Amino acid sequence: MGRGKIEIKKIENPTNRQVTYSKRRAGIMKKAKELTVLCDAQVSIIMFSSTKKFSEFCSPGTNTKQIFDRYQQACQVDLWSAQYERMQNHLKNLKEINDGLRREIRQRMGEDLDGMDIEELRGLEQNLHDSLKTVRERKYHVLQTQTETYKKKVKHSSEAYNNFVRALQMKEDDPVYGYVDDEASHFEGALALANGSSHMYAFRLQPNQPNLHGMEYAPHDLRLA
Amino acid sequence: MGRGKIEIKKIENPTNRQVTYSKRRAGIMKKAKELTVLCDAQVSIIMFSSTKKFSEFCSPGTNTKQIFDRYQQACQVDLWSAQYERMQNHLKNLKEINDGLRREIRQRMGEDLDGMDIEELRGLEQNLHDSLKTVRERKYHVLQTQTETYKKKVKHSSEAYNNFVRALQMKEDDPVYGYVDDEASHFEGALALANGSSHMYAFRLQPNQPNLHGMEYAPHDLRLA
DNA sequence: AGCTATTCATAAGC
DNA sequence: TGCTTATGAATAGCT
Repeated sequence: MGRGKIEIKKIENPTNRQVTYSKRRAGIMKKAKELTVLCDAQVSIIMFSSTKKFSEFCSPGTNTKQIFDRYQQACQVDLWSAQYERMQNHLKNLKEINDGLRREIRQRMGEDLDGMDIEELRGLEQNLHDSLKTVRERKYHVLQTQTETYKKKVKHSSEAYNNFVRALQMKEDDPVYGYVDDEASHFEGALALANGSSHMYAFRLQPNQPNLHGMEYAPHDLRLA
Repeated sequence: MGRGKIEIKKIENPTNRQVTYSKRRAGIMKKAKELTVLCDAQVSIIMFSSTKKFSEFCSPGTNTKQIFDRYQQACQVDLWSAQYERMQNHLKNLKEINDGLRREIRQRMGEDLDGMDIEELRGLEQNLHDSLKTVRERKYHVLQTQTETYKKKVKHSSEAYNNFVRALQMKEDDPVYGYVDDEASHFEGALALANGSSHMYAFRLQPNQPNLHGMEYAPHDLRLA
């Protein structure tokens, strides 16, 4: 149809190609519209030209997404609802694991013990006992290490201070406050740590944890826009 | 085109409609194919007839899903990738929370203590100490309750036994083994529980928890089938 | 974008 | 559904 038959192969001249694209695109869209009306069908057409320009047609009374959903529901092995399903299961699993972990922590904190029988309580008690022992040992170890470190620091500092005082006495000069202050702060820090801060640490260690709540999702319906 | 011009409106005769649908569908598909080749375009067509029969066309070198993805990426407000994004974040959050919870449990078991400073260790120690106390109290409470329950049972049982023996003596009949055996098993059970089983219970309470591992997902790419 | 000469799609009928 | 054919539509090549 046209002033001559053409071979169906890529039109190399970009201008011609673009013109032909526009004309034929219009033709297809018209045909689609007619099919929709004549045959009461539902049609969705999506096109991209070689210049990446996009056009679509969709039968009135529906939308592209709806047709696409019907398409995968009806015809094929689901393209992404399988994936969706998997994600849902994954979420469910993670939530369950989460609940389990929380419950274990609560029990380890002496809460939520009502459902436990004697055997379980006995096990938990033993476990806590052992853990407490380990933590205590670790604490002493850290404490000792730090104490030694600070002892060394104190020793170094006082030596430095003595040297400084000696130098002062030898040179009978102006005092150099900055230097003295620096050393003094060393003493303070060392002392505080060696004695242990009186601040009672409330144990609820949850580093780098995002918000635990407010994560409820609406029913994950992807079927509709 | 045809033996006469037709009006573009729904064909009421279902047979004719179906015939026209088939013919015109073939025409559109052919046109789409030609457009694809001539103009180097990408086309996706999805159709449903009035009888819900489905057909599709898709340019070679791509697939319907890919085109649909490009479609929503290019033209419109994303139809479902927002939802997908949210699920991904939700998953990520849950995973992070789980990791945090697991870490806390490990620390409460005396593992993974390397990163903790003295303050934290002191807090954990205190907390474990308190928890241990609570669990111990609970254990004693449960133990006492059960002991009393079984004491009562034993009492009842021995009374029943005595009654039975008395009855036997009074009637000098055949022994009724079944009944005696029943009572005997009551004694046994009560005794075992009152003394406490020697079985050391390894505490790792994880009731109704699905598999914690092997849940790694491939990069959740929905963009491609 | 408009204009035709042509080719093509297809309505009607079998 | 497939084939045939008369006829109207689509469009290639030009302007």
